[in-house]
Amino acid sequence: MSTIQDVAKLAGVSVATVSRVLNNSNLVSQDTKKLVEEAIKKLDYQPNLLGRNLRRSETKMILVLLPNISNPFYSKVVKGIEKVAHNNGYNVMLCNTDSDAKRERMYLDLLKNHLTDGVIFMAPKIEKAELAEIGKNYPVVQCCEYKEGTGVPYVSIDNFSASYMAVKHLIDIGHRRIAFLGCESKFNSAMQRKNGYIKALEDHEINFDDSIVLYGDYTFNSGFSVGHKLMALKNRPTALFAISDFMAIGVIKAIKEKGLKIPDDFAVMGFDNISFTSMYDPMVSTISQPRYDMGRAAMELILKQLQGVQCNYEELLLEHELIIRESTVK
Amino acid sequence: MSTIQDVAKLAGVSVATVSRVLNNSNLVSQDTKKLVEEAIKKLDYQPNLLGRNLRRSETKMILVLLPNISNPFYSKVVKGIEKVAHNNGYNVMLCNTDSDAKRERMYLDLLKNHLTDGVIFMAPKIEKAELAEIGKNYPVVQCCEYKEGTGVPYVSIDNFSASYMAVKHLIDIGHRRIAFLGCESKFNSAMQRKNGYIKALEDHEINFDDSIVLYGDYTFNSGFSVGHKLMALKNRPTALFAISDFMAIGVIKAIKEKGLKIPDDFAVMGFDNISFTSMYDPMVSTISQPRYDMGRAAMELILKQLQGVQCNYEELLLEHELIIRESTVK
DNA sequence: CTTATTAATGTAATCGATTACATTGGAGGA
DNA sequence: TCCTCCAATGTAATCGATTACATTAATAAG
Repeated sequence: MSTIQDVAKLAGVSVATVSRVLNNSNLVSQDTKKLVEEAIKKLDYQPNLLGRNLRRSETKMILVLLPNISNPFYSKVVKGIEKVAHNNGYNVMLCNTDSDAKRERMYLDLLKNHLTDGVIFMAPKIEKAELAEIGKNYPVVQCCEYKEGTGVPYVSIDNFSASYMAVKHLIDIGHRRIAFLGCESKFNSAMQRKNGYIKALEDHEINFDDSIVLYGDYTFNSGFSVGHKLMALKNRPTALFAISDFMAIGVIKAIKEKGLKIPDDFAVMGFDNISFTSMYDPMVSTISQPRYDMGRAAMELILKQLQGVQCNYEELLLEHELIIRESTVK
Repeated sequence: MSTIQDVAKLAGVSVATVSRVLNNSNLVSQDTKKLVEEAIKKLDYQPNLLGRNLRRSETKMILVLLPNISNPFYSKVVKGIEKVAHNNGYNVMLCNTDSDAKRERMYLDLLKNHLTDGVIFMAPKIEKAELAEIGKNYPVVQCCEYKEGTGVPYVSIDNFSASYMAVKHLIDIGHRRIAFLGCESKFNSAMQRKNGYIKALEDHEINFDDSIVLYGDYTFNSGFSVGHKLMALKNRPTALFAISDFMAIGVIKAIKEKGLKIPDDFAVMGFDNISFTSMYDPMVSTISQPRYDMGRAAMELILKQLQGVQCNYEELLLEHELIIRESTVK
């Protein structure tokens, strides 16, 4: 493994000159530049970035914390982040937090130890105060899920109106008794989606009925068991809006097992538009988030912070979209 | 941001002593140790690992190259890798290669630039010679998909016998005309799974029929279109074995659209046991790979190489399992 | 009481780059 | 011809840790 010293020696110049060539300084004559480049090629020299990083006190590396890489929702967001990162000479380090604050803290040490230049949280679990503190000292952005009032900017969608749009769709196609499947999590999105549901009912003069407001944990299994509970009710709803596609699919599976036809006997709306929704039978109506663009926007916000530009807003909401498929209309 | 110098000054000792405390050297008296620890706490000091890494010429970071984080197959493998890595003081950097050799090379620069200590390939796309070359110079392991004869060890399953087992299951439940849905990729696994299919037919005196050997690209869509082609055949098979669950699900969807009942009219086997297989309707029979253990084994192989132990075998095959669900039997 | 040994600590080199500052030599102006 | 200026290059400090080697002081051995 050769170093900048070896290159300098072989080219017959000083290390400063080699460094200048490496960094495209215009303070090197064409002749010496050629000389150095030949030496680099001959030695198959690759700079040791540990040296550079130490000197420059930066790593060109961004940490992305996601609850779980197995969640297909995040893959496109990550693609967007990577796109912008690579265009700007940054690399991305993806890490599974398992939605565990302890693991988040473990990874945040990479920031404090100077091994990454910034962090993008996909769904922060650490306390608000902690997040605010980190945001004060390092470039940080939240993307998708977020905590408000921390001073750490976030990229997301308007979950309230997305949810409203979903429920209104169910109303528009004739449903009046619509169940809601949410999550009792601390995530803002869960609360906002519930509020959107309530408002849509209200605006269409449908009474809110607590007995058909149910909760799961975002997974297929929780949706599946809620689906069975639903079928056991005496005054059965005719439709359901779930705040995650996995739960919606779980409900659908349970309902089909009971012999009901979807969407004729029962309509289901999901949320997120994961790829599985268009593979399922029936294909699932849902809300699509502009995931790729959200990733890009988040990375751009990090870049701004790295350039020392302080972001003067905390919230950046992108446009969502209603996707109508077989689970709500024929 | 305080440095080791600041801590030394505050504690009234030299930087060497602080460093010794940081590294649990037993050459420090209890009293000074306490002094230093107090200074560290007071300053909220976190060592700058760029300095340490440069000096030690290691990063305690492992690069994991996967085709795409959205492929649910890999998530458990990654969990296994992370488990072993964390237990040994390593961090894991996940990177999307999009199955593109160029992107792989880009990430491999992180190795050459000393920013990671080793690499685990989930499905290498670079040339055999390139892989061999890298394996000569750095700790490298292949996991899941692999290239043979490169000197780079790999962790996988016996794809031939797994495939044999899958096809034998279809034969055992009475099928004699069994289609195969493979991939014309360079991956060994695709070829081996085809060979397992052929051997299973042979051993049970079923003629191999080229007209029901079809190809896709591992995706749902390719399975879906093959499913439709299949239904158009005059001498229709009664079962199909697909070498990926996504393709199997695509086939099932197409077949259901044609009004056939699964498994009564047609049986389908997949491969990988991704979580969707047990959410689908019908639930899909498949082959399960010990993904978590494969990840653990791969990381353990890397650790061995990092400790300078040369691995004297190239191949490590773990046990697979046949999972029988609704898509083959009632 | 002197010397050898060792535990505890300090000094300074080191990892491999970048970069402030110093130096050199040649072009151009007076 | 001499001086100024600047392009091109070199020297050495620097980033923040680790660690080989030096030093000190205390203890044990003779």
